[in-house]
Amino acid sequence: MSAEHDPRSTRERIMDAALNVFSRKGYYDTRMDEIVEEAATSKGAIYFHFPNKEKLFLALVDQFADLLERRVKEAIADKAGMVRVRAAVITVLETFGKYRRPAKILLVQAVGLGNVFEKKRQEVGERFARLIQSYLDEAIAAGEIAPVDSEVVAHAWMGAIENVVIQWVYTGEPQPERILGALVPLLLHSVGYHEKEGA
Amino acid sequence: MSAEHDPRSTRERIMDAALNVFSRKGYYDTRMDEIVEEAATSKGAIYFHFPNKEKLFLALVDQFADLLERRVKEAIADKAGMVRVRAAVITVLETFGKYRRPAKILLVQAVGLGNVFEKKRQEVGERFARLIQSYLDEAIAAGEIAPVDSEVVAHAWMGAIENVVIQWVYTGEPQPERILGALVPLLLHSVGYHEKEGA
Amino acid sequence: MSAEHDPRSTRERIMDAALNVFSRKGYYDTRMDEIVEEAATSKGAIYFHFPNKEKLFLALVDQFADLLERRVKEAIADKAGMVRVRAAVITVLETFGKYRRPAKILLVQAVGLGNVFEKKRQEVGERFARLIQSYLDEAIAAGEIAPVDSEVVAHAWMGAIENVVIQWVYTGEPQPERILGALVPLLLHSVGYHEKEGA
Amino acid sequence: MSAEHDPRSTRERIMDAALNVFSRKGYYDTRMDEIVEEAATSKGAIYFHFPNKEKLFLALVDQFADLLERRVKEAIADKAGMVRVRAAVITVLETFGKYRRPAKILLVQAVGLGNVFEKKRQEVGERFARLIQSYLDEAIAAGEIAPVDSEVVAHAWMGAIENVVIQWVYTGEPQPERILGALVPLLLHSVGYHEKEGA
DNA sequence: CATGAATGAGCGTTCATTCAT
DNA sequence: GATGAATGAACGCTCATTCAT
Repeated sequence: MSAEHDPRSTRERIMDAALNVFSRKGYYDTRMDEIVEEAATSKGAIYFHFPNKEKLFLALVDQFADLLERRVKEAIADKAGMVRVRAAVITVLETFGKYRRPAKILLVQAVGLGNVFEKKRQEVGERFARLIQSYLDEAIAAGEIAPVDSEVVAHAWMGAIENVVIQWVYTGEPQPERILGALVPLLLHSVGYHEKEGA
Repeated sequence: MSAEHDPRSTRERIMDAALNVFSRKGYYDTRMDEIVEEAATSKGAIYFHFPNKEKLFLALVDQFADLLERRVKEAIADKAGMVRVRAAVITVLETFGKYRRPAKILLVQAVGLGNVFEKKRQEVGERFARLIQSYLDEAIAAGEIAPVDSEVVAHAWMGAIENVVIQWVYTGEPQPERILGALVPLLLHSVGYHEKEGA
Repeated sequence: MSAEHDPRSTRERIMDAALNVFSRKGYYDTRMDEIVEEAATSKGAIYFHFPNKEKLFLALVDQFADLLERRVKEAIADKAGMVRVRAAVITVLETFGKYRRPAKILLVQAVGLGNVFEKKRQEVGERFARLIQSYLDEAIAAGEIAPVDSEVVAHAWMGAIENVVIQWVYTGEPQPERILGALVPLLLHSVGYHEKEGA
Repeated sequence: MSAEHDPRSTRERIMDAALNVFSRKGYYDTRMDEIVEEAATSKGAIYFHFPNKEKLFLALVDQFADLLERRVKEAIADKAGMVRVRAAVITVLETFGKYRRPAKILLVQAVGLGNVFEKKRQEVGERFARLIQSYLDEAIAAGEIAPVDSEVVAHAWMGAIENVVIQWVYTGEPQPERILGALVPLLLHSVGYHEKEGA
């Protein structure tokens, strides 16, 4: 009746719709029917493209985690040491800032969903924590910063980033630029690294 | 079957049981019947003491948030400046470490439950963030540390603490002492504060 | 805490309270707890005086049916023929008019409650229908009115009376005097009886 | 188990089944599961076609009230004055006589269900009372009968009809022909109208 | 590929009734 | 006689998932 000439494929429409509804209502408060309506499709179409609700949700999580990882890897491609660490942190923050709804899904809606989702959450969290950790370890090895418990630091940084972003996702404050300005130095200082004023 | 002479009141047994089951399975995967069994009581008894599942869950969240706040306030009672900030952080970490199940409920199970729970989560999060923020502001005013965006810092710290604790809650690693040893200096350094080596 | 010196016995307070709540909300929408509160007593007290909810309700029905029958019998004690019929009809109408809440219970709330209550309803209905029918039969035998199917007439009259009273119970209109003025001649005319203008 | 090739639509089967069970057991004593079984369908199918138990019941009430009104209007189409009044009364009686189960639902099961249903009951009752009343008023205006309080008369007639029909619905007595033979003259006489013997 | 009526296991909640004090 | 915390069977309703068309 409408959406007849929507250029997106059915699968894309479903994922977009699911992203919208999940990020707005959370996993459990989202009904498959709502996604059907938002995507202007049918129940059967969703189940043709995704085996079930859970997998549809996880597809969104994975999609965004992949994007995030790709961006980080691009950003640090030609860098090393603490410059690289700094670039990674900034990229994560910028990407969250640019994609508010996926960020909400990854950081909020994917939590507390019961043991089914916990593995995925652990996995995604670890994925980025290990990335950060490995960069930190290299910076330590290079003597740029003093030795620290890089595993704890990586998780702490991820938590710090996530929490500030969550705050922004919900309230719109503090805005991305302010986050970037305050959080990046904070994290770097925490491991004793002081970027040159001129940077 | 047993528990006939359980000295705890029915209400206490229900809250204990709910804490166990909720922290193990999460809010949505917990069935009222499981709590009934764990508490060795009846469905009616639960609904006599709590209006519904949601309020029962929130009662646990509030109970632990209250405990946490009480402990922090006790711990910082006679302190000032960065010593006070440090005491607050340590107390939060120690309390989480001591109460693993309530910590899991507060930090994990209360997240992503849909908009009904978000307000509560925001509220509890803000409660502690503001506490930290006010202590930081005093330390800045006293000249102990350089000016920082204390709001962002407070949320960042809360996130860092939470994420490391969540990691521990799930995997048992890193253990509380290690967390304390690594995280406290990290946070303090992040604002440019360096405790004396002898402390 | 209150009602400490209520002169009515507990049993009376319970029946009054039950009458109020049942007539206001109907049988199924009335909770025992509401009666407890309205009667300022306890759950146990109600179950001490009445075996269960159903019997409490039926006690009210019977109480009012008894009152109605007593009044009718008093009113027709020294009368005969159509004068007696007329007196009976008027008494029923007057009594309904005087006791609005019991009337509502008898005529409305006791209907449609399922088969448990149907027997009672049949019984009460028959009780008065037969009374009217016997008076009518006597009037026929006395030659005051032409022969009619007195059983049908009795039920029709009861229905007519009930429906008009129900209307009044809900809307307050038509008021008792108007009902009396319009309904009594209507019923008497229906069997060909015309009271003298001077009466 | 069977009914696999039942030609009726699911919705029709549900309404038929609901009519059977509701008329047999009453609203509150009817379980949704009983309707499911009687309709040889599933719980979900009922809730796909009707929002809830209440609305399903009211759909039956409305369906029969509509049928009744349609029949009455057909029957009086080409008539006027007391002939029309008589035709309306007869049609109501005949329709009740022909549809025993819907009649029981409308006249008995829809009563005393609490305030949710009262509005509907008032509405349906008024609908027919006003119809009768308007026909009576015309007969009065035409000088066929003497002036009467037509509102009271209409409600009285409806009550008379209903009560006699209820009696029949429950006991099978008096049978429709006897009702028709006794009740129609009774009602007409009540307003002073005497049909010609030859009719 | 898409549709949407149908399925049914499962759950939160209610509330009349009981009984130890 | 009175109390009210406790009981537990029962029920309406939800919603992810399926499948004939």
